[in-house]
Amino acid sequence: MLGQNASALDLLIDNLERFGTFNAEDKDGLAALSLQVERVPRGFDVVHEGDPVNRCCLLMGGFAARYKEAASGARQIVSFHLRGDLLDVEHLLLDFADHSVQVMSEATLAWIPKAELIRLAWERPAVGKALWRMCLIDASIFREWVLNVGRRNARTRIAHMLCEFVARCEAAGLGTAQGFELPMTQQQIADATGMTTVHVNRTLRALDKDHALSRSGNQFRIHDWGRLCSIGDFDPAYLHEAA
Amino acid sequence: MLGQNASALDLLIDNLERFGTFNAEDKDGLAALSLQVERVPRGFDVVHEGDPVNRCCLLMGGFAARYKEAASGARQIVSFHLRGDLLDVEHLLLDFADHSVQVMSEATLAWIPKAELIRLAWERPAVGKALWRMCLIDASIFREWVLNVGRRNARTRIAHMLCEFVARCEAAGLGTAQGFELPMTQQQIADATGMTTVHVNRTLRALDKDHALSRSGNQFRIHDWGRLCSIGDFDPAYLHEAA
DNA sequence: CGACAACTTGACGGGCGTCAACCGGAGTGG
DNA sequence: CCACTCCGGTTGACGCCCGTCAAGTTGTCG
Repeated sequence: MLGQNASALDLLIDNLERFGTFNAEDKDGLAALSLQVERVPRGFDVVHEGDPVNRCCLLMGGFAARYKEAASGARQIVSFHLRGDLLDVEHLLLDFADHSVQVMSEATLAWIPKAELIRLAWERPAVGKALWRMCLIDASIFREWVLNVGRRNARTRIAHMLCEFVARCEAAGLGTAQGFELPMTQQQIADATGMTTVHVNRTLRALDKDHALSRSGNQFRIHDWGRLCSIGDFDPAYLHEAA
Repeated sequence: MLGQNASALDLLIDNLERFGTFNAEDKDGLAALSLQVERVPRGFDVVHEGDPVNRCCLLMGGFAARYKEAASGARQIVSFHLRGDLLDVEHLLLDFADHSVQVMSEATLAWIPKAELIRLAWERPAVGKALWRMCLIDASIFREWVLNVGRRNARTRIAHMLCEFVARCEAAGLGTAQGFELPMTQQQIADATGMTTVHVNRTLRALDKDHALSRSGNQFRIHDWGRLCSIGDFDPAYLHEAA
C-alpha cells in the first residue's frame, strides 16, 4: 500500500516535470499529497457529467477517454489519456463536471483531494504553473480536435488521430510507431473522429491496403511515420512538447 | 489616454469578477497592470499560429474569432469572443501560439504584458484562480464544440452555435435574444460549424421558415428561446456561469 | 454607376451514414 | 471438449445529407 502510494507520487512528479522544472521543495510538496490508489475494471466512470468534483484522478496505468453525449445519444470522445495523465485538471477550479471520463481498459487510479492540489499550486508556484500549463495544452488538443472533426475527411481524420496518439505515447515513454497496441475498439475510434464504425472500418482497411500502416488485431505498425503524418495533416506543434 | 486605460482596467476587473470574488488588494493589483490601448480594423490578427506570445490581449470592444487552418486551406473557428474577454489566456504559460485569433469587426484592444499577469496570478491568488477558471471554461467550450461539429447535423449545429452566442452575450450584458446583431458573416458561421456557406444559407433559411428565428440582414430575433435551445440541443451548463 | 462583398438559389454528385448480415475469437458452462 | 453467447470486426447494398459548381441578386461604399 505504501509502495503503491510511493510509485503513484513518483509517476505524478515525473509526469509533471514534463511541464516545468521543480526544486527539492516543490517535490517535497508534491510528495506530501495524500492519495488513494484504486484498481478499476474497463468501462469504469472516473467522473460523470453533472457530478460534483472534489478530487483529482491520476491515471497510474491503462487508458482513458474523455467524452460528451448529444441528446440523440451519440457519443463524442474529445481526448484520450494515458498513464501519468491527471484526468481531472479540467475540473480543478470548477464545481461540477461538464463531461465524463471513462477508462478504456482495466486501470489503476490514484485519487488526490482537489483542495490539496489547489493549495499546493499557490504554495509552490512551479507546481501551479506546471498544472496550469497542462490545462492549456489539453485545451490546445481540444482545439485541434475541433479542426479535425470539422474540416478533415475520414482518411485524414483517422490518420491524424493515430499520429497524435502515437506521438503522445512516445512522449510518455510508452511504445513507438514501430509496433504498438491500440487500446481502443473501432467504435471508440468512431466516437473520437465523429464517424460510424462501418466507415472507420472501411477507412482503416484502406489505409492498410495503401501501406500507410499495417494491422493485425490490436497490433498496429507504422512503416513510414512521415507519410502517415502527411496523410493525417499532423504537425505536433500543438502538443507543446518540451524541446 | 489615461481615460482609456482606466476604462480598460474597469472592464477587465468587471469581467474577471464573473470568475471569482476580489478584495481591495486584488483590485489594486489589477489596477496596477500596465496596458496599451489600440484601435484595430476588421480582420486584424491579434495573434497568429506560430508566433511567440509575450503579451495578453483584452478585447475592449468588438468581436473576435479563434481559429485554426487545415493543410487543405480550410479554416475552422474554434470559439467566438466578445467585449471583456481576454483573448490570450490560452497562451498565458505557453511560448508559441498554436492557433490564431482575428477580430471580426473594428475593435479596441488593450495589451497587457504576460509576465505581469503571471506575477499577479501568484501574488493575488484570487486573481490567479479567476484567470485559471477562465481557461478551464474556455476548454469546456472547446469540448462542446468538438461534440457540436462531430455529432450533430447541420440544423442542430447552427442552432447550438446561435444559442451559445446569445447566452454569452447576455451573460456579458450585451443584448438579448429579443433582437440582436449577429456580427458574423455566413462564411464565418460555416467556419465555426464545419459546413459550407451554401449549406449554412439553406439551413438558416429553413430555421427562419420554421419560425425558429427571424432574420433581416444582420438582425436576428429569437421568438421562442426554449424551442431554439431544444432544436440546438443546448444546455448552458458547460458555460459554468455563476448562479 | 461600377466594384465588391455577402447572400441566395438550383442542379448534381459523392462521401459517409444506415441497415443488415456474417465472421471469428474469447469467455463460459454443461 | 464442444455448444453457446457476446463482442468486435468485416462486408455489401442503398440512399441521403451536405459539398461542389456556377450563376444570379442585393446592398454598400467609393
